[in-house]
Amino acid sequence: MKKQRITKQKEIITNICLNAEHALSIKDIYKHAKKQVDSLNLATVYRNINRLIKDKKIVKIKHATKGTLYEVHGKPTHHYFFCSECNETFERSGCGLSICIEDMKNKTSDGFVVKSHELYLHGICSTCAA
Amino acid sequence: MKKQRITKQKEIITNICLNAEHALSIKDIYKHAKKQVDSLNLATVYRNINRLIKDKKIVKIKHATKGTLYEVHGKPTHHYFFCSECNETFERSGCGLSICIEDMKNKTSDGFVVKSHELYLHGICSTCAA
DNA sequence: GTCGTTGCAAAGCCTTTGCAGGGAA
DNA sequence: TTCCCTGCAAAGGCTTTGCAACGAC
Repeated sequence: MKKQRITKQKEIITNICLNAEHALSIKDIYKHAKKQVDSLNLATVYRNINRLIKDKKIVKIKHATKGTLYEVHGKPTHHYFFCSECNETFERSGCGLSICIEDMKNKTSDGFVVKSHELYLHGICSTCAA
Repeated sequence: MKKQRITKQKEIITNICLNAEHALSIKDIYKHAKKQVDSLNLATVYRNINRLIKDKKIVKIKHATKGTLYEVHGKPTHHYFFCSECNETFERSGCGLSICIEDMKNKTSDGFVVKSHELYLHGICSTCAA
């Protein structure tokens, strides 16, 4: 295990990722971070992001139209809502689905072991529906 | 609306996609199709795939580690199971989750309209668990 | 001083696009 | 004959990598 050094770039990128309210794209992270360290390079963002993923601080998620997004690891539930109108991504809080998943675990006596889950919902958000 | 012409390439690619038992990658499709038309070009596969998507015959799905996959559109449920041991993808049949989603629709009186959903399960498949 | 990190440029994938020739209707 | 479709090559977007310089410790 290599010993990590603390650099300004790493600090900033880590903070942005860990304090984000929702999943971010590489460009989001790059833009925000560049405001604080103008010399910042995209490759550095990728390297730090990949280290955070390896360290299990964040996870990578992909969506057919939104591309690759990153968000903090270990959230209680992973429910994403994609609005087809405004093309925005929302994170929904738990809604009892975990119970269903638990239920599923018991039901599937076929030997499949469910460790975690992600639920992707597609539809129209409250703003666009109004 | 342009009138479409039937070509050998299009026929083969369409058949592979619509008769696939599980989601396929571009390379899967390309390999299988090339066996039947050796002159086949990757760009042609992409073009036909994109037409099938536009025609709502298939859908594009993405996964953080498995990349982009394509599968027939309109399956009753979309439940994917990713085994962390063998790295294989399985499609699970419905398991009552749709009921939960229905439930969720009613519960979320916040105006979000759920049109469809995909559920990604992560764990260990029966073979690897044995 | 050591050696992990960064910026830069180049390279590697995956996917799309322009173009000219080929083939379905 | 018409013009959609294909193969080919080039380009575009995203991500990774090699390398020399920089900087944390």
